Amino acid sequence: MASIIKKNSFIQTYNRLYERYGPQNWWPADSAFEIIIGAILTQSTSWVNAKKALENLKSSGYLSPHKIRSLSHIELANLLRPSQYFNSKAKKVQEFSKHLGARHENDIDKMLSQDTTTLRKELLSIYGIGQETADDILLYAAQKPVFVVDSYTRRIFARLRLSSLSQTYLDYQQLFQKHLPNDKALYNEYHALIVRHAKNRM
DNA sequence: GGCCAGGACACCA
DNA sequence: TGGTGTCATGGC
Repeated sequence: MASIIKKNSFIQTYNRLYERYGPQNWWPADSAFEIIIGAILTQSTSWVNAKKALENLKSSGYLSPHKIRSLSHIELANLLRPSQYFNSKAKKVQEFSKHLGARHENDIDKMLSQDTTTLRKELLSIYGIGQETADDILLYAAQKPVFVVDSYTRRIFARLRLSSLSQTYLDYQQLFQKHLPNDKALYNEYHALIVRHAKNRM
């Protein structure tokens, strides 16, 4: 009985957010590679600033794995400067590009077509990709039904008393996936709506 | 002038 | 395993 109530609460919360904000159309990008680089650049950074760094890469013609590998650390860091922590992010973007070349011959589709468990494990082994960024990539670039948990999700659902802030990332993810249909379109919209709602409250 | 954004990692106890 | 420091731009 309690489980049914909880299940309804997760769906009702989604419906309320959707009614208020409408579709969010995530992830804004022209390619899977752009989604992945964007996911790294927006770590702990507003999308507005991450987008500026992404535009620097695009407008200068460097938004591809082999072009990124051709840049020195300083050159890449300068392009990524608006995204905050630009030295760290230059290393992360460089490491992902190297991995894609060494492991998958720059074939992003080949990489993303692996099964969810294998791909998640591989992503987590790359420097700069943690659980949230890995799940962003799984959901938005690889189109896998994986729920993305971020700090907003933890705060909002703890406040609704549907979870506890002390739960781990995977606890949260399992909680959502247990109480929601296994639907990638739903997961896509839900995470985007949570971010939209969090920004609206500030 | 201070705070905080669509986190991850290194280091320590 | 959990807590804390570090990274270091730009808008409000």
